[in-house]
Amino acid sequence: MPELPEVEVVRSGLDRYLPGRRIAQVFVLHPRAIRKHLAGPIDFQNRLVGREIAAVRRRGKYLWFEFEDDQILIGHLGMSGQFLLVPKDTEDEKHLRLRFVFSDWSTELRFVDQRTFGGMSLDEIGDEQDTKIPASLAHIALDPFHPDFQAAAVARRLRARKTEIKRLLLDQSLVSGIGNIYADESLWRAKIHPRRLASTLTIRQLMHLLEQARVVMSEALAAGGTSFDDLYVNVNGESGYFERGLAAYGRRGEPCPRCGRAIQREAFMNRSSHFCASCQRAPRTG
DNA sequence: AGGGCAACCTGGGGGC
DNA sequence: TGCCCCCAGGTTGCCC
Repeated sequence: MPELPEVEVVRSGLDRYLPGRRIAQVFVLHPRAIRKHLAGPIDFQNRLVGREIAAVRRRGKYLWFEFEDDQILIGHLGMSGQFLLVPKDTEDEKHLRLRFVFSDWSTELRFVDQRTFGGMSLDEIGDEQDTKIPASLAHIALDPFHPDFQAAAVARRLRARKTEIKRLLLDQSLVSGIGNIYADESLWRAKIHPRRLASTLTIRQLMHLLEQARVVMSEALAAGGTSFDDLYVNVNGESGYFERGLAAYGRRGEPCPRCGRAIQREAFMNRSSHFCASCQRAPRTG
C-alpha cells in the first residue's frame, strides 16, 4: 500500500516526536517483523535498548532511525505496515508486531502489520559519499523528492532498457518511491500507455513522465497520502484523503477526467494497471 | 545481464 | 452460513 507520499507522511510524524527519545524496552511479538535482521530477536533488542533516536530519514519507500553512532534501524511498511504512536495503556492491536517503550515517556511506538510483508532490521551506515544511508539500501535509487535526483540521467537509463515503461517505474533500483498507484497516475498524466516500451519514448517524454510522478506524489503528500481503508494511516491513526485526487487507479469503468471514456483495468505482473485507452494509446503489437 | 514470474501473508468481498 | 476464488498500497529470489 504505502508508496513514497504515505511513507513520507509517516516519516515526518515520527521525526516530529522521536528525536531525543531513549529506547528503554523492545518487544518482538512476531518473528517475521524482524526477519531481515539475521542476528535474531535477542540481538535486535540488546542493540537497541539504551539508544537515543537522533533523526528519522527516508529514501523511496524505506525509512530509518538514526542514532548517535553508525547504527541504523530500518523500517519498511510492505503492503500493510503502520507505525503508531499511542499511549502505553492503549489496547494491543490485533496485528501488533513490535513495541518500543521509551524512557520517561507515556507514549510508545508500535509496528502493526496485517500481512507481515513489512518489517525492521538493524544495519550500519554505508560508505556512499557523504550521504548517510544504510549499507543494505545501497541498491535503492534516489527518489524524485531527493535534491540530487537527476531526471535526465534517469530518463537515459530508462530508455536504455528493453521493456515496458511501467515495469521500470516500479523498479526501485532505477527510481524509488513509485508503486502501483502513482505509476498508473503518472502514466495517465503523461498520456503514456503502461505497456509502451521505454526504448520507444524520447528523453523529453521520459523526463516529462518523471516530472508527473514528482508532481502527483507531492499533491498526494499534501493531502496526507492515499487511504483506501484503515490499512494506511499516519502515526496518529488518521487516513489521508488523496483517493479523491486519483484519475485512473482503482477507477475501472469510471469516466476519464480528461476525455470521459471509461477507465480500463488490465492484469499486469500479478496485479493490475488502470489507464484511459483513449488518452493513453496502446503500442502496436507484433 | 536483464527480464519475467511465483512466493511470501492476512483479510475483505462477491458469487453460488 | 460456508466455501471458493479473486483482489489488495511491495519485495525477493529463482528461473531462463
